[in-house]
Amino acid sequence: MKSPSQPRDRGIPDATVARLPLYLRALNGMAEKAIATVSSEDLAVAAGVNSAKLRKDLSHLGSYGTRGVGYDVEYLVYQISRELGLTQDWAVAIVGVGNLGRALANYGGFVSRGFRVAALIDADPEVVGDDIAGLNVEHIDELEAVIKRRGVSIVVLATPAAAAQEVCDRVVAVGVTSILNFAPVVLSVPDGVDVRKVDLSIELQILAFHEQRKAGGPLMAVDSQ
Amino acid sequence: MKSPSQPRDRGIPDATVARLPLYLRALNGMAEKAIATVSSEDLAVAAGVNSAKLRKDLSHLGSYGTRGVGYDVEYLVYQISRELGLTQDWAVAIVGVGNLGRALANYGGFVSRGFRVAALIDADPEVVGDDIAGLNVEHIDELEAVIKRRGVSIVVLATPAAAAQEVCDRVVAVGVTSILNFAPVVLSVPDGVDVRKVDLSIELQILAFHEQRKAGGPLMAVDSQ
DNA sequence: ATCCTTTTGTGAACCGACGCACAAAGTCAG
DNA sequence: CTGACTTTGTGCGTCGGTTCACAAAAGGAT
Repeated sequence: MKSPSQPRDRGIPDATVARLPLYLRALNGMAEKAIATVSSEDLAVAAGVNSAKLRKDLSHLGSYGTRGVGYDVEYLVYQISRELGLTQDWAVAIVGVGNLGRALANYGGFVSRGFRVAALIDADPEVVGDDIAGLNVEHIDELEAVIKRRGVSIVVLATPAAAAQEVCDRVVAVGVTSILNFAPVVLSVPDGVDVRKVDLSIELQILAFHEQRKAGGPLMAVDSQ
Repeated sequence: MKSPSQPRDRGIPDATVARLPLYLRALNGMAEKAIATVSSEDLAVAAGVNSAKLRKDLSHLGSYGTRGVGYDVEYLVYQISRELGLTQDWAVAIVGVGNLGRALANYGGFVSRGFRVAALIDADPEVVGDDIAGLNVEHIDELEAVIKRRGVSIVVLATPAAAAQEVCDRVVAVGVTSILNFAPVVLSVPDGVDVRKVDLSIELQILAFHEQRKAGGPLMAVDSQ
């Protein structure tokens, strides 16, 4: 007995949330190809996951499939988008306009999904004032003012490691609770603030570990048949 | 009864491997500050993890601590580095020299930890021949030749989504088994090939989900006290 | 040499996630 | 309307990871 008007649960597992964007991308690809309906099996293949897992994930949002048929692509795109909060417009500020910050500012994948780069901020007087991706780079002194004025709710940190914690403290102080951190440091934040970390060198190190294993690990006596 | 010469296990949990680079970074920071010895508690704080987890992680590598004292910083740096395969030099090729590829090529964090950008490759005749970060950009036609000649074992994909699978197939065909993929596609590879994915827009979407929850989810009747 | 303090390494309980396998629910043909 | 077929949604066993809590080990002081 579930109320159809409130089908989804307050608590969607983190593992599920992390996969929803994957499903969404696969679904968008199908919508472009004018595919109207898709089975969990086909969608699972496109997203690179197990089909039972996919069905369980989707069941957390509600009961949006039709047995014997599958899922309506457009409808599912809408439901997932809404669940992820992509039906609204998110203003993002990028702090740190070095190589990476510049790349992020120009990255098309942001705009395409409800995200809008609303501000570029840097400390270097050399870059401040420059136009990048159609935006004027503003000075770090304006950080708090810009965040408030533009209604920024998500901050991307692309600063050097040494500056990240300080910038983080400042944006948290003006009420930002969602941070995407590219700086190679562990940020400490108060409860209620979400930090997600992307660390290029860590990913490479994990690859190196496995690569080394394949090649015959450290001190490994390879079963050299 | 464990042989002291072969303390480490063949199977280190994936979750542990993913954290080793974190410990390594924290330890390097301590080494720079001339800290000789560190307890699991202090190191855990620096790495942002639970201390019991840290101890269990390290115990998978061997028994490198001293009860009542802690861990020798330099020794632990060496052991983790060796386990991760960072004592050897890894040649990395970056395919796709757009904004992101350029940023990666200039990113200092690679070189610092045993990784060396050995080749830049692109398909656009406009970029081929350019010098970026001291390297000459080579044409995609040379992909296989360059990989073999330079001994590249890890490939970073920073191409547009549409090109990623094809490039992936080609590098796998010449024997590459470690790929770091920045393109927003699910790559399909044969068994034995490791693919790690970094997806900027997915990270933002996950943040948006939580941000929306905090603000009062979709259709949410906020307990507006 | 013995006791006291500190800190490691790990046994064991707990928790969430995964995937199998199946009943329930819907479609479609005749 | 009925029956065969398809595909969803989920109960349940399993597994890997996290955390607590403690015994074992090391060092230093007396």
